Amino acid sequence: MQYQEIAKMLSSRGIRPTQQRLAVYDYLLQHRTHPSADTIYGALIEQNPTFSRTTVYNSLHTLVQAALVKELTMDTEERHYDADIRPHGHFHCRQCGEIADIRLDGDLLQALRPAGYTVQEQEVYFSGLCPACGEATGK
Amino acid sequence: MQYQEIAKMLSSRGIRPTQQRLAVYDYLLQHRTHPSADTIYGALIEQNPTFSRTTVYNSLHTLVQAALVKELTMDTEERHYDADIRPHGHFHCRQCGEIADIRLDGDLLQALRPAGYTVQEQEVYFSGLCPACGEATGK
DNA sequence: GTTCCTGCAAAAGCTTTGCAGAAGA
DNA sequence: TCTTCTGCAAAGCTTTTGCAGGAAC
Repeated sequence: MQYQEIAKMLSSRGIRPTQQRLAVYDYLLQHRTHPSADTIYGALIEQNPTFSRTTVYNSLHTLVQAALVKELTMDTEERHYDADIRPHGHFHCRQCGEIADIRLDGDLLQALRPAGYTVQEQEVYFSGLCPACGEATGK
Repeated sequence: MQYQEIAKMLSSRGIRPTQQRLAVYDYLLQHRTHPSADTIYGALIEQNPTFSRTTVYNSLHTLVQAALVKELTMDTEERHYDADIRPHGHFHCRQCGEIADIRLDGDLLQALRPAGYTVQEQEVYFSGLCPACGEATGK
């Protein structure tokens, strides 16, 4: 996606398309690795040495509130962010530490929902060994 | 459960059944409200004024490692703990803040698991409005 | 020209660490 | 007696807050 398009997308949601917000959102769109705020900061400070951590947090909050980005809470140490807002699960590998996307059947997800509750968000997290690490460890 | 039984359960897992660990585990067994470390600390300091936060954290880590207690990560502010280690989901109400247990169909949970991955843990979180708050807000 | 945003410094809040004394086996 | 645990104080880390200068419209 071009910066121009991203800018329009932000504007249409009432968010001022500042350089910094564009940079944060663009980073998330291009890096589907569910980075933490600090990872994003580390990458952006290289492009722009005056970039601040506060701005990363500000931008992320704005994007999350606009429902353009999702906040993942599976890691107790720090929060991770995902520009893919479609319903899907995440797998955290305890060996290599990577967080992978897991495609989930929509009907199954629906079937899990508890009766009587008004569900606004739904998260499915797995942890264990990813295929690569599982083989390396002899499963 | 009697303190004696809890003590035996800890011993059988190689954990010294100290007064403090018994108190923390007993609190979790009796209060199925998924308390935070600080909530547990607040309750135990009343019984024993010398109880320390460090000890609550130490005990919780020990219990989690022994797989007697589960750590919930759905709240980004603080960690919550659950003495019910059977597979089940959790619902966080954005209105009243309570965390409720959600019974989940074991077959559905199994069906969600991604092929190729070695799943050691699985979490299902919901958030939104609980039945009581949903009605109060007119759904 | 206004309004909103950025970014520095400092604070806040939960959790961890180091270590001396105490408790458990 | 020897090992392990507790609890105080201090530090660590991520995230938040306050506010003056700056950018966007």
